[in-house]
Amino acid sequence: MTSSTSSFSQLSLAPALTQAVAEMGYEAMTPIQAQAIPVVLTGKDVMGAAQTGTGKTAAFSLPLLQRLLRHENASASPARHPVRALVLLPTRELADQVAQQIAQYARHTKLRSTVVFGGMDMKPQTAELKKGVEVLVATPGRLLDHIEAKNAVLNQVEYVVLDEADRMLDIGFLPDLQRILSYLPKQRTTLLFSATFSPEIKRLAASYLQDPVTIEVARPNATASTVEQRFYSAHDDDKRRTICTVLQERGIRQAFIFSNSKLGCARLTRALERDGYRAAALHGDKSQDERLKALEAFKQGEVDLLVCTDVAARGLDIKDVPAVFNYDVPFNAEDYVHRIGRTGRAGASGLAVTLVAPSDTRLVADIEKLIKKKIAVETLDLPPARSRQRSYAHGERDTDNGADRGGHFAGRPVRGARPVRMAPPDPFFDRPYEAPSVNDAAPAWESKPAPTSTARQLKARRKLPALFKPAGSV
DNA sequence: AAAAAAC
Repeated sequence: MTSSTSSFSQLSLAPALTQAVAEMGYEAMTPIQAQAIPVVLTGKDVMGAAQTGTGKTAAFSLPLLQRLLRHENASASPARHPVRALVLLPTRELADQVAQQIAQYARHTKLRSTVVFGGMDMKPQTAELKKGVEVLVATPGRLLDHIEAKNAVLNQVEYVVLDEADRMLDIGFLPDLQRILSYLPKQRTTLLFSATFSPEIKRLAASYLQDPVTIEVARPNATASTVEQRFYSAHDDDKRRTICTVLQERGIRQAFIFSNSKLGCARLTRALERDGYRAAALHGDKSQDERLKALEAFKQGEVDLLVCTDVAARGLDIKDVPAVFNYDVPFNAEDYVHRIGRTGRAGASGLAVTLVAPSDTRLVADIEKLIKKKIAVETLDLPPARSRQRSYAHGERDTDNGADRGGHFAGRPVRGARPVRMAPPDPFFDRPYEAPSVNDAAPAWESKPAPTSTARQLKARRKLPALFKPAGSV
């Protein structure tokens, strides 16, 4: 029951690794590390459940590097560097982050590592791959591109890590994963990490893991006890003001704000910027460059509010975020746990505020059921809306069209109400009058239809049951 | 209801 080792120095890791760990300031192991490292060192398959922020990356990468160091690849010619370990993740940011960590752990060794993910030029990635790497971190789509272009040869892979496996299945990566795994030698070690052990995950494990050791630390879906969770009722029109009020009352500077949609994310960011906040958006319609910049600016403290979709819900390791806001109640209760896991990390105290619209009651019930905790929906007293229209208004405003609150009535004059502002002089005067938008309608360049691939996703999902084969039936 | 990922 008690683990025999509790600090990294007690592990018999190679000096190069011990040194890197020490330089990074790590001493005590987290529970997942204490449990997983000895098992991974034996070379067994592992099925691990651990929350993000538990030190999962070190838990698999340190013993993995250790094994790569100790066991030379006999079949490889010394001049070449075949990929010996492959780590797959669901999002680009996660892949980047994990790759950086691995590079840190490996920096005193001769082992080389690199990362490939979409949204970036193929060429530099190809060049890195051609130079040869022992450890390759990737998102599935781009890895397949590289495999097909013969940039990556995976027939010497000894270890594969499927991280955030449940998320990868959610995204519909199963067919991609199956294709990638088909390129790997059968004789290998497979490590699978997942927030939950859903039936789908168990089936994936049954297909691709051999006699795995199951490791489960901290109850999955448990929320950190250091996080103060609050639910405030808020109509869409009041949501932004509620957030600003909480920020002010609590004296909070930095926070994550989660929105359920990319468009909502873009709009909210613009509105907050106009309110004078330093905000940045992080979602899938942003270029990869913008995504990385937004994250970095937030880390550096150049941006206070990071407005994001669930692309950022999982695993991003950002220290000391004092608060998380759910501008929208997440569709999946599980995502709630991941989102608020951005705060209250490593024993720090955190605040998680969820804005609940009247139509969200069912989603709230789902969350309460998952976290096994009742949370009262409170009403927050908001300061009166300040009228940003006043300077434009001619005469008293006798109607409330929600404009002040940036609501969805904004810019849409209430029938029978006097327009708030005269239409600007317009040579095309017969064009229908559009009230000035105090709403955050994204400019045309930002509201271009999302290049979704829902159709492909659905197709992939439809194929899903057929693609699942019981273990052993090739 | 939407989001995540390859061009």
